[in-house]
Amino acid sequence: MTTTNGSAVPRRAGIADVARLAGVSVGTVSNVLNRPDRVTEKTRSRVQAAIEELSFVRNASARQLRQGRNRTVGAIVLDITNPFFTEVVRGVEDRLAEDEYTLMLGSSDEDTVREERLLRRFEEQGVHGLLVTPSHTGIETLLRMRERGVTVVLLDRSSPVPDMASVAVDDVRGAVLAVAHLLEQGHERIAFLNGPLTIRQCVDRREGVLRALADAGRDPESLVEVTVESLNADHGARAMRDLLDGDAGATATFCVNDFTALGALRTLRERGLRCPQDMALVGYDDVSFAAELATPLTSVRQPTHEMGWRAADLLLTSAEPEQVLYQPELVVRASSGG
Amino acid sequence: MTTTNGSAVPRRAGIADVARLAGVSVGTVSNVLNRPDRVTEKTRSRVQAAIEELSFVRNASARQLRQGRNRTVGAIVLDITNPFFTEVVRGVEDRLAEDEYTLMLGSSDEDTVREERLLRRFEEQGVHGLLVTPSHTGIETLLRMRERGVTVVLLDRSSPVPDMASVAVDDVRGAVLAVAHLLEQGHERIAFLNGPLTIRQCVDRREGVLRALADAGRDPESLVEVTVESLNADHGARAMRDLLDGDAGATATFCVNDFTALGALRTLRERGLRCPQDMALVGYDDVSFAAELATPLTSVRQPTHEMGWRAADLLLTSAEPEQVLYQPELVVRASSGG
DNA sequence: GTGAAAGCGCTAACAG
DNA sequence: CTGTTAGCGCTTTCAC
Repeated sequence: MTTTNGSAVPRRAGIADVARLAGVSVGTVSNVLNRPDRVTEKTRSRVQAAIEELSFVRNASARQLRQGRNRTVGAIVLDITNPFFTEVVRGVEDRLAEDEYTLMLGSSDEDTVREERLLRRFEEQGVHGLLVTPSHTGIETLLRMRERGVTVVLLDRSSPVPDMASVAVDDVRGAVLAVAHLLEQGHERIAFLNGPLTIRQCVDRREGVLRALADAGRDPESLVEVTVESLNADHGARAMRDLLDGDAGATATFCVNDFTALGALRTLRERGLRCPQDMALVGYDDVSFAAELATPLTSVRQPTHEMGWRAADLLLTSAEPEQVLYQPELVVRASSGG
Repeated sequence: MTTTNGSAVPRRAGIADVARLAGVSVGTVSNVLNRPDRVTEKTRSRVQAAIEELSFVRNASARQLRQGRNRTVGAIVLDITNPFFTEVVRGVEDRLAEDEYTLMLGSSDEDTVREERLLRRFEEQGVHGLLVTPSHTGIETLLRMRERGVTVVLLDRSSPVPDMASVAVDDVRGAVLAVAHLLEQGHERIAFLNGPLTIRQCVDRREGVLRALADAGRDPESLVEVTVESLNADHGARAMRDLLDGDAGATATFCVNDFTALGALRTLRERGLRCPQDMALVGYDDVSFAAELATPLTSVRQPTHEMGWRAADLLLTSAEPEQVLYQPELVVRASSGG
């Protein structure tokens, strides 16, 4: 049975329905939608009326299939719950909105499986491009995706290869600022609550810590390193407990991020220790509430919103893969005795 | 010129290429992809090899176009930068991941234009469903979308009509808890830093405030209301300044959310006033850092992650539109003198 | 300025 | 178990 026309089921209206109602061809409707200038004012308004009438909504799948491209961008961050990423994502969103692009979002949780699944799914969706904070995924997967036509911009991670775009912030420098500051305050023995070295930031910040020590002529052995599994407050609290129990004699602690520092602060309070007198603290990220904590937290600020905005901008406009490296800034507050 | 086969341009591999390389038909490849059990082990592995070889990635547009449906869910929140929504979104994401759905995200910024644009775009994308925190958009737009086959679940807003699903938390009750608590602490004159009454939460919380007052037999006129334009720390700080300058004699302030309270706290500190002695404070949302502030903040906790999870779950599994209403919980800390 | 028709890449009957 | 084939809804030449 050929569906010549017939009284159709109450299905979603298509371009053909609009054409029929407006008494024009589908081609004309398509023109109204995509190149309104090529259509007479009169025809256009008639078509528009039909569109309203049927509350027609374009089918992006069909459109994309035909056009090949897509107005969607995928972003994969480590954890959307982390304010750092939240602000970056907001920057991304704001830039995408300017060009009417849609954001698809996923948190990888630093989990390779989850990350690769997201990558695959986004690619299937035919995203125009991808903004990724790779956790463990080698760059290879991303390079391969690029070969298949997906623009990739690394987020919060500088590219190891010259032909891939990236927007990052100099983490080594950030850590140098933090530790140099603590050394200037006269601290002799510094602890570093760091995350797993599978995370680039952790590696870089560690390098910065060591560099600051070296620059000041200190013995790298004087550094007390404690590893947290995950960069959140609970693990930070636990790490600070371990540190104190270890009795390593540190008088200042540099935390790999503010959440870790938040946890550390909690432990100090629980143990009745004062910050900065008994233990100075420096965090990283300068999250919104850093200034409002029980002890306002010294932290390293990064231009989060700007980073996201820029990354999306590179994705949408840049022909040549560009590598942007922002410089962090130390914000001194009470927790470091400044 | 018919493209019989020919040495194609280095274009992305399609199902046909895979079929050719594996020496089977496209139907078989499709079967391997979608119903592997209907294919011989041998054929399957041959096809799999071809897929690897060509690094074939399914084209979701084509797939969706054919299937009609889509494994994508759109979510529109007021502002992804707000931890409340961040956590809700994370819950959504976690539930979606279980069923291999992808999340499309947008912040409406309480801006009707932005919100409607997002709605339209998501619908065009053919999302399976939509999770929306409507700001000003009337329910009508959403009802119309539902008629066109998009499942809609209201997020953080209970449905005004019985046949639309929603996941919300009892905001009236939350405000009652907060204010009743302050009254119990002996405060006679209470201030309420509220946002614009165009936001549902603000309306509901205001109702709760008035109810608590009434329940305690207080004169509703004793309430000092200050309006903040936007629910962030800066506006909160300004509002507290106005409040203090107004000299209304309030000894306790209920803030419509924690960020507003954060700002209020900042102002108190700037003016050398102590919290809770000079001004008690209660916030709303119980964001992660509420407990770690200079003065740990009493706040109303909502099951954010759970709400997001549940909303996504309703979207994916529920036949009947269900309306879930969670109960908030007051978490008493130092800022209210508890 | 408008219409007719050929696919985009895939899935799902159905035939073999 | 595998192959053939007809569209999904839209855009886009190419005629008119």
